[in-house]
Amino acid sequence: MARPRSEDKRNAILNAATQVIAVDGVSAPTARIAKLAGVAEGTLFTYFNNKDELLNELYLQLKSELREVMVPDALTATTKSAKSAAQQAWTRYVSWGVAHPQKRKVLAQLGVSERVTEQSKAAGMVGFTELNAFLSRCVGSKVLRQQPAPFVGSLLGAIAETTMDFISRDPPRLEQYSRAGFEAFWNALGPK
Amino acid sequence: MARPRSEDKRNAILNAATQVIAVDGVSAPTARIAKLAGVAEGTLFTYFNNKDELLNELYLQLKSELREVMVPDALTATTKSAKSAAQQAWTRYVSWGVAHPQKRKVLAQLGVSERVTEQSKAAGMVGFTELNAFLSRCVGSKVLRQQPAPFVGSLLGAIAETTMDFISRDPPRLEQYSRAGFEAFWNALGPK
Amino acid sequence: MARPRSEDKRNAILNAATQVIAVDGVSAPTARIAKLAGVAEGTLFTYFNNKDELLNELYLQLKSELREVMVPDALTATTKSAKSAAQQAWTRYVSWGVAHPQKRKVLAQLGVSERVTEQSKAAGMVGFTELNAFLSRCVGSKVLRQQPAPFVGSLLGAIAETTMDFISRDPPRLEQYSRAGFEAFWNALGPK
Amino acid sequence: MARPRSEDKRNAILNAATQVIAVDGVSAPTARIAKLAGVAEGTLFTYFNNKDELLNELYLQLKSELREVMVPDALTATTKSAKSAAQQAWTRYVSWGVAHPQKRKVLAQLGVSERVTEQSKAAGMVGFTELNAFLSRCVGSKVLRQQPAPFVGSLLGAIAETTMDFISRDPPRLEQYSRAGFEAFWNALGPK
DNA sequence: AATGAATGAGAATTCATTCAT
DNA sequence: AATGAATGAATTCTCATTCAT
Repeated sequence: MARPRSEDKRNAILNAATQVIAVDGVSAPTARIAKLAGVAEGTLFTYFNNKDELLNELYLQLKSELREVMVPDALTATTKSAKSAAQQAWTRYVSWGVAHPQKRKVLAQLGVSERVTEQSKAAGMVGFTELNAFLSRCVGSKVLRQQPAPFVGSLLGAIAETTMDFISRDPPRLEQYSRAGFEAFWNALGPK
Repeated sequence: MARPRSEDKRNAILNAATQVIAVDGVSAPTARIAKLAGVAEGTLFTYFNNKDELLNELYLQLKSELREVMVPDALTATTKSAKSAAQQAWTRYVSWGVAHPQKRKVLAQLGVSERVTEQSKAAGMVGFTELNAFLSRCVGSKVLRQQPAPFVGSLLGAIAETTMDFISRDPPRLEQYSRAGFEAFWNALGPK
Repeated sequence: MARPRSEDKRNAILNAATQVIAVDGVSAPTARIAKLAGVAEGTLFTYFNNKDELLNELYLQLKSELREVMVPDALTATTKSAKSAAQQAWTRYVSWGVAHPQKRKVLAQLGVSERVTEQSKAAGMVGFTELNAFLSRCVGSKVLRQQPAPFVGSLLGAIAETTMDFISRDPPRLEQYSRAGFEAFWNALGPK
Repeated sequence: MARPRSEDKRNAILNAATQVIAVDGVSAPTARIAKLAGVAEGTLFTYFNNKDELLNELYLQLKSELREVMVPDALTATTKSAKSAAQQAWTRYVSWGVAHPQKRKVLAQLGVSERVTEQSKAAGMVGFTELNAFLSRCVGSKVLRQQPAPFVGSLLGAIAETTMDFISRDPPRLEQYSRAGFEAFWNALGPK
């Protein structure tokens, strides 16, 4: 009940949750999560009031991690061309997704789960506003420039996820798929 | 001689499952499904040996329904240009998705659920082979023609889903999003 | 509900019950029994009003079969000595038990089951009255002649069952155990 | 640090199981057992992983209790004659059985139950090895000395159980039956 | 009479959460 | 604060029995 202190323990729980949920889904028991995190069953509830809160915080944390991966200082640097800046974000996304398949899977599960609130989903998108705006600026297309900025961002996300699905089934072709996926995205924006 | 097993009842259960799972997720109780289907709790288990089997069959049924929606005789008609044939499949997909948001949601949930077997997922894709092959043929792009046919199909699926997400949040712009989404997909295939 | 006619079917059910209960215990489902008997689930209930009735009738039938095995016309024949007459009954019992381990096992289970009524148990003993009386007459012992006839009969049963337990674990020594068991029983009656 | 698992509670469950199973058989619901034990339904499963485990442990516990009753220091005392030592074990057995009819009944039910594993049954016999060996040494009989030690022990058990069955139906004759039963057993071993 | 689908009252677990230690 | 035993509501599935065919 009282506010806990150990940030380490909190992270251990979040990490354990990722591992366990990746395997057993959102219905994975909190007891299993606690055990893997190396804390007692009850301790989990001093860090998160209940399972739903844990789920929502995990969602937010993963979203935020992904954003940090994708949006470093790269975009601020105006030196780069729009395309190469976009490509850098893409590459970082794909690398992260390939390196952390469990986080990716859990994000997918939480993203469609009824236990993650609309509020959390909205909050999860906030961090991407800047990125979306940047991507939107890249669009010279007649077609896409009229759509809201988040649409372009979501498109990138969707295409990247598809790309990673194929990579995960055929890891040696990582490079090939990654390049093809990005070109598809870039083309999708339309001709200048 | 005894009462024959009723296809209607089976469908009622499958439909009820869709409704209930759309709201409560995969963990929706079988009792609720049975009740909505208008059968006794136990009856559900004469049609499906257990909940997992129900889930897998539901997944397969929805996949198959979607395929039937997308691949009518349209593709056989050679009169049409590749683009307009693809557009027809797209439009049918989006119309179906918009008309059946619950089915769409359930498909998304089952697609990432650990309770739907790899086997079911593989079986679910089989029906799309023909469609994927067609789409693949549409590709004149230097970039995408080297990728496997399913990649193109998955791309269409991913972009369409993203499109429908935006439509569902802003229904009046259905036309606008649908058109933009298709153009994005078509452009993604690359220049001729 | 109506009285059935096929005695064959009734026996098939009783036999199937024996097989199934020997393996799965008294809690074996009626559906399994019906299936093995080659009749429909519901048909079982036209031959027996409910499972308890089936269980009680099975108990009675097995008891009666055992009695018929043990008490042929042998005992009437006065030509034989008491010991050899008793031995004959013993041998028949053991042979039957060894030949029908499932029946023996089921009898043991039903004998301690709360679902077989006291009434059935009492009825099951009736058939053995004659045999018990005979055995009692064999007793010249100071010790045992004062006990009720059923005590002697039960003693024989208990020793025979023990004997068969050992035979079933070591079949080649059938003869050895059977002889030793009978001698033990005969000695148990006491010196003349 | 947390509440330690309570041996008392475990025993309460075991005792409750005995009471309930004596009346309703092995299929007695765990909910009833828990209630009688004064614990929540779920608590039963923190002490026993599942019902079968409870059943097996109960079997083992009762067997072990019986052994402790029968094999005190009596057998070590060489002062006594073989017969009076055997008689002491017999008397202790019968007294225990008469004093604890429920335990006796449950032991009988578990002994023939398919839910008690062969392993448990074997483990249950181990404790009687010493007693069996002793009884075997008592045998001067031509007949029984050639049989394995457990045979003699089982014989004692079978005769004692039969004896107790008669006592339970006619308690006033406890002494009479007990004496007769023991003489029968002693005689069964054969003449010296 | 025979069939087997339909029923719904259990039965054994499971599990988020609480609370004694 | 941390622990893990205790709780009991909820869940899946079973099964004797009924009943439409």
